Amino acid sequence: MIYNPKIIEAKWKKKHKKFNFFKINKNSKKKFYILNMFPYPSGYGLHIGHSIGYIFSDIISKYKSGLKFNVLNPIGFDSFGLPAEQYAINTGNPPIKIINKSIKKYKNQLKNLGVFFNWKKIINTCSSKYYKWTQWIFLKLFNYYFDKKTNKAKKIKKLINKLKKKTKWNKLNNKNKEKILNKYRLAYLKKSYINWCPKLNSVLANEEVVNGKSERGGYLVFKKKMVQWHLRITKYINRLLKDYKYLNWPKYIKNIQKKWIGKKKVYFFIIKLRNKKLKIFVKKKFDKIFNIIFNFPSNYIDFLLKRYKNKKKIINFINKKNYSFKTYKILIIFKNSLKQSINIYISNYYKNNYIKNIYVDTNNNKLFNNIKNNFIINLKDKIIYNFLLKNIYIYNLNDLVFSRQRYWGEPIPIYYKNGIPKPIKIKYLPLKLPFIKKNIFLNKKFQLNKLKKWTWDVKTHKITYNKFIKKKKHIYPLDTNTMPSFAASNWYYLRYISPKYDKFLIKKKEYKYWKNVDLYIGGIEHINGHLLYSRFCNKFLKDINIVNNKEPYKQFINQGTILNNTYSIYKYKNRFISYDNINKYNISHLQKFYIDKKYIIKNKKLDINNIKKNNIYNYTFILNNKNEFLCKKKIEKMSKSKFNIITPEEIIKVWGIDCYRLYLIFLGPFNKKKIWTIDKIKGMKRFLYKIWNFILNIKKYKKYNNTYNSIFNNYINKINLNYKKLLIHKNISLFMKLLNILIKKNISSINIKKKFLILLSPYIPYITEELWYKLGQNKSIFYERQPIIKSNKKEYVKYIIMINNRKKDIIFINKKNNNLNYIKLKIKEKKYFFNKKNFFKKYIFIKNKILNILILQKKN
RNA sequence: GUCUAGAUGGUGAAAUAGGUAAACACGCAGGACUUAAAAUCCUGUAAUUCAAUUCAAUGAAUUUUGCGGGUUCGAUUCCCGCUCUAGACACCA
Repeated sequence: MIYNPKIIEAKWKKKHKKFNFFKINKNSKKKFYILNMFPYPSGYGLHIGHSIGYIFSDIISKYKSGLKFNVLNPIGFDSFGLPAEQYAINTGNPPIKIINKSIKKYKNQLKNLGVFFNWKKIINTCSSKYYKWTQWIFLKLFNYYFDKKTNKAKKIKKLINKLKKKTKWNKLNNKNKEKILNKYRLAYLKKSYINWCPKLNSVLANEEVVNGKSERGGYLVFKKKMVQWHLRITKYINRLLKDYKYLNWPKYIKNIQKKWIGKKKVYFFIIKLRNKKLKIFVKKKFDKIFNIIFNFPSNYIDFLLKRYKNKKKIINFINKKNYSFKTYKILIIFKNSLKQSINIYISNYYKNNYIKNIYVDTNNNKLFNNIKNNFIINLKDKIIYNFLLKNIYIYNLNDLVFSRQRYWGEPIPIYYKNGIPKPIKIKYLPLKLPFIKKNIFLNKKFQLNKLKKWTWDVKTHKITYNKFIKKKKHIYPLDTNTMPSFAASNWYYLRYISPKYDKFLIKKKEYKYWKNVDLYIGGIEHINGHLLYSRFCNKFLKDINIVNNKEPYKQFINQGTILNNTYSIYKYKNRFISYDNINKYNISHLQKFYIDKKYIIKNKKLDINNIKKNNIYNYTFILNNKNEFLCKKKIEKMSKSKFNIITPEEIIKVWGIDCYRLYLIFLGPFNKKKIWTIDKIKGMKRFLYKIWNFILNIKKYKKYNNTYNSIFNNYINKINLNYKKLLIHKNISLFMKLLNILIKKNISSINIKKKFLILLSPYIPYITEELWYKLGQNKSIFYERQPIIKSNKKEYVKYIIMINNRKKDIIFINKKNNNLNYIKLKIKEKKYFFNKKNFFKKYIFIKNKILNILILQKKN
């Protein structure tokens, strides 16, 4: 019988459909909630980089299940967001259609990885059954404020009672009342900047802006102020910082987040400029200032050259980095000329890098020019001495902007009664996102403010037509914004526990069992976004008694990104320039385009004919002097837009699922970045064949012998230790070593074979199931217990003998004689020792490890 | 620019309370089997130098974990300073 992965994998995929891996054993109280960050179902499907995380969590959960834990390993889809909307603009299809199609594709791909997900617990954030509770949380945030004394969220009604006692609350009109409450609400309205493109007449995401111009059309983009919903995360900063002690996260991950929160003690002083007072923040108590700089996007000013203490050094520094000292200037634009606080500052140091962070108020172009001309201060001439410094705490983290001017997101369940925001009553949630017909999207950005039916009837509690507003008094306009993508991911880990429960966002009974996530797996790019926001959300939910745990994710491991080669070409005006000639052109005018690898002939050479044939770019290509056109080759993160994606299917098709799983894990440590290569997969295939042949070729029946047992136990110990440390890639080497030993010693004990298969089963489910079945077993291998060795007594101690720090020998000493004198006796007659009899010796003896003999030549 | 991580043979990598550097694989070279190829199996494989060679068995020294320093009997591991690479940077998810 020859190992044929295609047949075996197809067979067991079918059988596993009926296999309830996640069946809960009520006798066991041990639970293990393992979670992967859920995917965004993009139309392109998942690539290798995603699948490695699912395979990792699958191996861990199969192992934990083998230790008789009840395991929860769910999957869902984070389906609101920009890409679906962009796809809709390109094709004219409504986003929901695309998303459903993509989810289907994803499900198929996920089911083709040998991964056991709890499919009964699937969630989808764009379904109204899910976002009902996202809206519910938003309304709670709206109706709560942060009480400084208790350090907790409390109902806004309590605040009103307090205000009634202290102030003349009742005499205020509703608008003024709301103005005050807005300062306290955890979800509140405030003006902040957005990217505004007048030509497209729409708001753009950062991603849609390239070098200050819109990605589609290349029109100028400006920063414009708009009233937006914000979440008051800053009130929770002290708690977020304090609770790191409960988190079993890698230190550097915590540090990234801590730095992002960026709590700092700073000093500030006030200077006068042309009758305007400016408050300027500095990090340290300096007594001189040479230059002041904004550290974007935070709201304080930093010293650029804090490490240099005198002016000469600054000048040297500037010369070194090719900055001209002449243009060493600051430009200040006022956020609001009445309030006179600084908002913007540009220096030439930032050059092109920071253009995207400069805010320009387009409503006020004249003001902009005025300021530009009048407020350029050359600090070369103005050194400010001796001013008063006061200190305060500032944070890098700002409150979260919660409004998005897009269609494809959760509608914000708020209507405006005479301009005052009012929540829709909870029992009338969800406020459903209206379905939009096909043709409306084509080539247009669609937003809720273009709807004809988007007002709220307070009597019927239903959405109704805008035209009724003037006629009837009980109809009010709804908020036309939607929520950002993090709104859904903030709390999704709770929904998995009871995804079908209608009455509340969690079923308390089930929550009490599963609680928070034991092991969370995801990309490092989410640390400052999702991971921070969902910690904040969890703390709020704890304040309002929905959850009991301080933190949502006990342990976190970040998944290393998979990188692959990218090829790009550069355009200058209407010509493409070969990469080796690029220095001749002004970098800021060059436009970069990624190229598919199939258009690369050799190394970096571009196949221009092929490109022209396929009508990809209709511009002239300027060749180099060898008559070639070279691209830029770089190693970058896998992404569809960079044409460097590898999909699991193309590998599985050739090698099979087991082989693919084994190889991905074997590539290296899970949390380190990896550059993609396929070269080494052959070794995995060989290993699978070896296993197959070892298990099935029952040649001679050797009696099961104790020494093999101890070797085996030793390996089992190591394997379990690696699981504990989450270094599961190392186990594959151990499996290989173990198999090599078993084959060499010609072992054919059925018990050993069985144990070996159980050890392998989390990694390679299909081949082990098949062999398990072939060994005459009826039940699935995943019902078996993973072997654990309780104690492993060793009789001998290994010593490394070194002379002058060089290894000379390895000796084994019985535990009874574990001392220096005995070892000395033992090595006395050895050549390396005997030779140097007459020299002075110094012994460095480390018990159970090493004997280092330093031999020094005697001076006459 | 700010922040974070990383750098070990031809390649992926292994080795952490500081103690055998290169396990396990890939590749390559040589051999076995085969008409041939594939597959499989066996042997060798960090570098340099020296010794030894009829057969057999090899033996010894030095260097080496991106670069330059430091601490230590001993550093891939700890400290300081560089270089390079990748990632994040608030409306991508």
